[in-house]
Amino acid sequence: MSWTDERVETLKRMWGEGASASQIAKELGQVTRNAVIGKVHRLGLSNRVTPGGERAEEGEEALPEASAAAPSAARAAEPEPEEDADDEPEAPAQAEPEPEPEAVAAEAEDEEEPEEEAPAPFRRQIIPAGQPLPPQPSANEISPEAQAAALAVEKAAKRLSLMELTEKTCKWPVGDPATPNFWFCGMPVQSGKPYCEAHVGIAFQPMSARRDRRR
DNA sequence: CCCTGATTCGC
DNA sequence: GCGAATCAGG
Repeated sequence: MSWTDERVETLKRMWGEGASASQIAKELGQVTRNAVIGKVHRLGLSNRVTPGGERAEEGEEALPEASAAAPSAARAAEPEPEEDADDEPEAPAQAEPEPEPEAVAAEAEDEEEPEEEAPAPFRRQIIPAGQPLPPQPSANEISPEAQAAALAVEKAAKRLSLMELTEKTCKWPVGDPATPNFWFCGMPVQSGKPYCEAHVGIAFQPMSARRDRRR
């Protein structure tokens, strides 16, 4: 297989949409993720936008000590004539609205985007992007027994980060995602379930139990 | 061990 | 130009 215009176009589009190299490779077929990454670099469309608006590469040492041979040299020019020591303006403008980091089927199509958020003037709540969290039942839907069990487990939880989750670790989130004090349970899962025994007890309840508890 | 992108270098 | 191998990291 070769990089036909069409395949390159697909590559550019998906990369721009935030798809990973392996996802693109799977979509294209007949190529590995390495091939995709290599092509991405050759096309010079590395350095994807980062949420913080920061440069993707920010080294501590910025010496004129570049690589010997002329590399791809696809680094974006820096339009920074001067720097302000202590200036804290708004976040750098972002051209793109940052597409959803989703990787659903290619044919998926959002039909209607609801309205934008309310015009709360000075409220600037940070909503962490990411996958939808597991259900967080309101207190009145949790049985006292299950709640107590979960509380006990959370005190002994492994407190894993997102990247540390596996098929064998409980994925129950604890705390506020917008806070450093956020972690996942991480206890051994009940086989086949995404959660440990205690959290399965909260996540999966008989409909009748929920109905009876609801006001 | 799963995954990610980055880089190198023989082809 | 291409991409496997390798590297570096979450």
